[in-house]
Amino acid sequence: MSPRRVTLADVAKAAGVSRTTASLVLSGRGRELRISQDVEQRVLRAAERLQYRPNIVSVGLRTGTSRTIGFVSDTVATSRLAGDMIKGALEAARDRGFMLFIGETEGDAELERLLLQAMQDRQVDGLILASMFTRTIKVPKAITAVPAVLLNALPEQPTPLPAVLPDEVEAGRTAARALLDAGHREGIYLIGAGPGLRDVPRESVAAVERLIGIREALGAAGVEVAGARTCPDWQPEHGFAATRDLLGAIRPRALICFNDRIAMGAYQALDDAGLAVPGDVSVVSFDDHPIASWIRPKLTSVALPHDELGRRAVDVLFTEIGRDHAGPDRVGEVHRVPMHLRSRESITPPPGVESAG
Amino acid sequence: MSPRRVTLADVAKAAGVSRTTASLVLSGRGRELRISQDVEQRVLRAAERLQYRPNIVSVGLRTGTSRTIGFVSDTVATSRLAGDMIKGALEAARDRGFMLFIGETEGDAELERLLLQAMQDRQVDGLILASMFTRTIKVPKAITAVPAVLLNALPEQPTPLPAVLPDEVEAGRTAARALLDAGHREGIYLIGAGPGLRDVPRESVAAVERLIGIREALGAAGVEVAGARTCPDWQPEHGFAATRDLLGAIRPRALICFNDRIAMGAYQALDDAGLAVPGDVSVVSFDDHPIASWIRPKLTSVALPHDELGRRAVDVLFTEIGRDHAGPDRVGEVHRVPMHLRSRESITPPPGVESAG
DNA sequence: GTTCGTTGCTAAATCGGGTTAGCGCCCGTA
DNA sequence: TACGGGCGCTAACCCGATTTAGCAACGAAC
Repeated sequence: MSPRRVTLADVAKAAGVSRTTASLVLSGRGRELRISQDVEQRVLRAAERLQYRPNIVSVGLRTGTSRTIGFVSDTVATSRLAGDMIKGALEAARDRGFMLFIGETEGDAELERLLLQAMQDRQVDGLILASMFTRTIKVPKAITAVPAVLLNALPEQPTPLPAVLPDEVEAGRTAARALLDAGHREGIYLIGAGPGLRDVPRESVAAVERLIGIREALGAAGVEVAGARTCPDWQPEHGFAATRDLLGAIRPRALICFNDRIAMGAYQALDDAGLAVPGDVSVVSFDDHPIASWIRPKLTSVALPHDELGRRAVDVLFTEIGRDHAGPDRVGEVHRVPMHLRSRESITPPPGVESAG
Repeated sequence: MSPRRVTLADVAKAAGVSRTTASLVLSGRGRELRISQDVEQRVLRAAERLQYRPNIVSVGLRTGTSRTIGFVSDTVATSRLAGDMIKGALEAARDRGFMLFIGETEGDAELERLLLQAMQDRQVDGLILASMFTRTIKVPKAITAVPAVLLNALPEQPTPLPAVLPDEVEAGRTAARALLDAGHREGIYLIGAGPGLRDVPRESVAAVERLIGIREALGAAGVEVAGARTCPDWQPEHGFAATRDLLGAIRPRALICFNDRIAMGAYQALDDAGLAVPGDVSVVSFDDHPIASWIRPKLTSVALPHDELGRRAVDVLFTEIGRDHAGPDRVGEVHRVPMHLRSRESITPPPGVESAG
């Protein structure tokens, strides 16, 4: 297909100078090293004419860098979150002239080891270890020579690696306040986790933290959680089952669903029970999954800042790369990215309460 | 963080031999070149002890390869399709010891040019140009020295590049047959495109091809499309509007929705009109988006083979890489990946017809 | 006329592997 | 003792760019 790549030697030859001179001119150091105008022009023109582009691999060999970072996640595809996180990371990396290697471990530790090695063999300048749902992970020992950042994950053991996560506690407060602001004081039920801090899906950091935030904000207003139903997995069918079960016993005024898929199931159960959203029951949720604006009435949700998480991970990674040598005793900082309320149509004041603040 | 990478020279030194000898042993050519057992063992043990791993960058410099392919798409995040396509590509690449660079152009030609250059500067062995919805694209001139494959896209002008796409025409036939097999003969309406081949969203290959397949399969059974409503964009709200409009005029027996998001809107409009799915109206759709199994009744849909598309693109790319030199006049083959019906709960025989097929 | 300084450029080493060509030693044979 | 040949290993070069050290030519100063 191609007549070989143009190299620095080609440019030098075409300009009638040595490789050294060509290199100096092209790296902009020609002036300070007193290369004559004439030679400078000849080199620049030759490079232009031949469409010369430096071979990054070669530079990488010398400098040990590759202008590349590795993004390793447990799953790329599972949720839309993944794509948006990658998108944010991609943009932040691009701004710095870096490319992204993508790798997927599927939760397999051996695969993860191989992948991390393959990336380090390719001289990546840094690694992002991402999880697709917020949880605690074992930091693999295979990371040896390279700065790294945890994304959407906390280390099981203390490590010097920084972590970037959504601010789930504040998100919990935000969801609770959305109901409080509308005037709700009673009949607030949780679907997905709670009411106790132990009533959460295994490994889920998000569940615990959201719950803490919810209870804190309600408590500060002197409001009690009226009750809760847990879901083994945060899927629509479990949200449906949990809500149907709840409606068999009582009639809530408001639901805080732990994510949008659960909320979708809750909508279905409320519909079956002849209850209208938000007329009879207000609903607030988390994640701001696309379906939040597809279901009717459109769902008010506290958005996961997907892009921003990816972007921040790259930013933090770069400060990490800039840092000389991490003291071995350093404990990684935890960076929290705010989650914002997307107000839509699923919350109204309870009957008999005028629209509040 | 690290005490420098272990190089071949370190291993050679530790084993008390030359770099050449160490290289021969480690590349398995020691036997044929009569390296003694003793030396072989010394080298292998030193490599093991020092945890030696060859630096791929260095090899790449010599051979001009990088065991890396570039995956450039217009959008990574928009749909779940993206993630799954990448996942399939990732797996196929991993099987061959290759890594994937990911890049996103956001439809910006200049960004695309820069990205392709950045990837070629990093010596990628091949490129995948992906589109997130099936359409025709301009093949950028920036691809010069590297084998490439189009994924989910057709070239506007004939090119030597092969393309990998879902078999949308057959998918159209499959959707139509699903209704025919249930006994439907009348009152079949289309939502999203049609009835004419020009009544499609701009640039959408999928729309045209699905329509062709639908009309062909219905026609073969002597059945006419009863009518259609187009949607400017295939989103739930447009599906809702189009269906509501249709229901204002007539009462359909079956709907073929052009994708699942449209079908979701159609469900809402049918519900508003007091029509039950599938009791009053059967619905079949395309894509098999996650929501297809979240909405009630669960939606029968012809699945886009996301993973398989990504995998096939990598496979085709490798045969392309293996090919010596593409004749300049060669026209790229088009590979079609089958789309399969996911039968769920949204189709029943029309009133008065016993279960057929 | 020697020494020093400046100017303008280049040879050679470097990064980490792979590869080609060939060196030194030992053994057998004449 | 001299020569030929196989054995076991290594020196040296290559890939493409950067960088260090230094060379040649010329002018000025003593």
